[in-house]
Amino acid sequence: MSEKTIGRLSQYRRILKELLDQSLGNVYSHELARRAGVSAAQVRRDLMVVGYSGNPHSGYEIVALIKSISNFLDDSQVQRVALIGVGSLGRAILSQFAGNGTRLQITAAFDTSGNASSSVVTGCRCRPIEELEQVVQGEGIKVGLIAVSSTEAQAAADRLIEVGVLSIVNLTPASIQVPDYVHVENLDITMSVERAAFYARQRD
Amino acid sequence: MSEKTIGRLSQYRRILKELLDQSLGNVYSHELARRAGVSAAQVRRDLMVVGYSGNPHSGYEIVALIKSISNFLDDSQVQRVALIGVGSLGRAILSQFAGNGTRLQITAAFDTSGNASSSVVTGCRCRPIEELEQVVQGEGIKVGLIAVSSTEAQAAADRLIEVGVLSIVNLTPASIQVPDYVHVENLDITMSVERAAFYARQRD
DNA sequence: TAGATTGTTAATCGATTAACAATC
DNA sequence: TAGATTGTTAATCGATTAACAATC
Repeated sequence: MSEKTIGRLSQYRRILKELLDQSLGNVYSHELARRAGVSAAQVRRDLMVVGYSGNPHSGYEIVALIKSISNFLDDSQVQRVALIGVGSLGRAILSQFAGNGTRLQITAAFDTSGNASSSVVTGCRCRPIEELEQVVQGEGIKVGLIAVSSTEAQAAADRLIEVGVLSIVNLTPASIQVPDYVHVENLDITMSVERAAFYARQRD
Repeated sequence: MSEKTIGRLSQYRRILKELLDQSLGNVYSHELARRAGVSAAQVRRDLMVVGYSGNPHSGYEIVALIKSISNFLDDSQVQRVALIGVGSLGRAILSQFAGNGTRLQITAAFDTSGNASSSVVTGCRCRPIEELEQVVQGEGIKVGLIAVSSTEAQAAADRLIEVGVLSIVNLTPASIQVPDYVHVENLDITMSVERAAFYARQRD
């Protein structure tokens, strides 16, 4: 299963929810493709993996398709997520996830003792970093978001992996080294802006 | 020129600067590869495009290589960037770019009149959204960052493109439709976290 | 039915890696 | 020099798209 496919499924689901809000009942691959910015063949190919079939007459039934995608992507129960680093980026992420109604919940946020610790930020209790191991292990958290400074990224990853985290979103520009069994998503804002600037110059 | 190559060059430059801080004079492709998480062949292939040659004895001279990469990636003068949306994510980006010493500067930030407008956030003046056209056109800004809510993303993109922006970083989960000549970078944090959660579940 | 869309395979495309002669 | 690394091509790999019989 390709990483890109998983990402697109998440995107399709969001678009489908929008269509549902507009009181639409079904949708064709080309419409979904247009909105997601991919080809219709791609959409049909992606949707095959979630085990829901459309039909040539009416396309895909939106409600059933959302259910199938969610069934494929989501855990049957709430999945807890830990956030390391409650600076401005960490706060932004907390507020994005606060009550977003998915099965993903940031239940633990950590920062160095002096900082925002022992406070509550947009509904999430923020703890001193020293409690990381105990809380992550205690709650059985398997997903970690790293939003500390670049220099602290590797140390944060090491500590998370040590207590059982299997998947990490790295929001720093630093590349982190992890064992093969750990999944890493790199989300480097600075790099994206630099790349955007490069293309703006090229197209000028 | 592949988008991925541009991103990696930006990454190599950051790593090279780290190595320079450690008083190293030169570096081999495999060392750069290890730190960037790619193959040595990839590094050598990427470095060819910036027009700097290493040599079989001593590898790549760090100072000269940084200069070559910067010469390739950066504009000769300061490149101004506009930010739309000064919520928590917008503020996080502003603080990341405040005095980062590159040729990229966020010189204009916009938000709806009521919000943070007419204030100064981490060194950047924040203006009411109504002034967008005048300021972006006046300063000749070609790069825009969209950090508004999903529903407002398309409108923000349209307004930016209307006044000459050629490259956009879209930080919302919404996909935006743009003319062919405009470059878009999508940076969807929610999608990355969902994907990370999926893989955590798979590897458990 | 007629016609558009589906599921799915084959063809295409592009990016990554392996390999190696040239070279310091 | 000897040996490791470079620049660069060919081979591989994977992902995307084109195409089409099946189908509602």
